[in-house]
Amino acid sequence: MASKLGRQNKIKELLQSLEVTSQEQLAKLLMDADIEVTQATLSRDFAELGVIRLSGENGIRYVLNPDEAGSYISRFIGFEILSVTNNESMVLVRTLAGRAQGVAYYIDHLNKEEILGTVAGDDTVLVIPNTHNNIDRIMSIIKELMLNVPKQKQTNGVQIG
Amino acid sequence: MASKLGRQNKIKELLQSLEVTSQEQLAKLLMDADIEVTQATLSRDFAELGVIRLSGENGIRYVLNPDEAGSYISRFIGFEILSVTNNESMVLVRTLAGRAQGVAYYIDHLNKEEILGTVAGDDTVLVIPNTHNNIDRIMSIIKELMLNVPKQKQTNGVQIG
DNA sequence: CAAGAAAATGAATAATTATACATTTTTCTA
DNA sequence: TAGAAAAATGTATAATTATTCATTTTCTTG
Repeated sequence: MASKLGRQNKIKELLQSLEVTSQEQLAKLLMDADIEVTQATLSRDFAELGVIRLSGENGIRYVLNPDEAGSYISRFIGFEILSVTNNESMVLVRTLAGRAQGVAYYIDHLNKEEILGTVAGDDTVLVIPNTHNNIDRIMSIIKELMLNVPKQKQTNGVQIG
Repeated sequence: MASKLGRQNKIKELLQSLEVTSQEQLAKLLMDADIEVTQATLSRDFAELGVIRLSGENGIRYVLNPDEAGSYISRFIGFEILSVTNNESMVLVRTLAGRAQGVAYYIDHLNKEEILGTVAGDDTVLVIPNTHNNIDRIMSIIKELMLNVPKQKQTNGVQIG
């Protein structure tokens, strides 16, 4: 994997799976994946990818911007959803630990009129229907999402998600 | 205005109203507001405020992170509430990202008998009525909150928002 | 395929930011 | 209020990142 596109995809993977605190560090991480690149190129990649630099209590960290992160992860939304149930007034989606916020965000942005909104905890998303009559329809929507899993993602051995 | 707090508030204002592309530039902008500060202090302020550095096509830019942007205007509950909807069993309030908890707290402490309680996620608050018959009344209560916006914000001449 | 254009990249370096250390200011406590 | 402790800040500088310029690679087009 030596192309620019391949490299940038790998960068996205690494940013999501590890704490990246400098471009030099990332260059070394890429080296482990047999991708040689200089800091200068990473600086350019970051600009192209819209990578965000956060500086906070724990020093500096580079992360994907939310849009990128969203689109990147969206292919795996089916992986993140474990089950769907409902009662008379709402639909309850169970997710992987810590992924409820992400799943809720994804569901919100489907912009389905049947869905008034969502509330997410750590591993549970409440989906509120605009009317109780649409609960079954929302169940179908979510179940369809669950089919949305990756065919085969080339990750060069690094597990993501 | 010379205190650290005052300076940081001014920094938030400036980040929201202007394109800030370097700490040195911001130092000069602050100078115009009679706030003298060195780049080193701004670097520390950015870490404390959680300021984000974006690098993209148009070069570099510093912006407030969404949470900070929210808490800055948190005194104005009306600003934080984006919309209100309902179905047959509850009322759903959509807020600025990250502000749902704050809005829910506010609504809870209205101590309205029509409101049994609230559940908040990141940008959504569920308001549970004591009885379905009161949903319309709760809608009115929330809509009234939305009018609760600031009369006049003293900004030392710099327009924000 | 060859010539030229465009894109990508590295090396070197300019520009910018983060931080160690010293000093000053503020806050706390007796 | 004196003295100690903590917080804030500036200076100087180390660390990091962005960019210029030169070179290489890739893509067109005849």
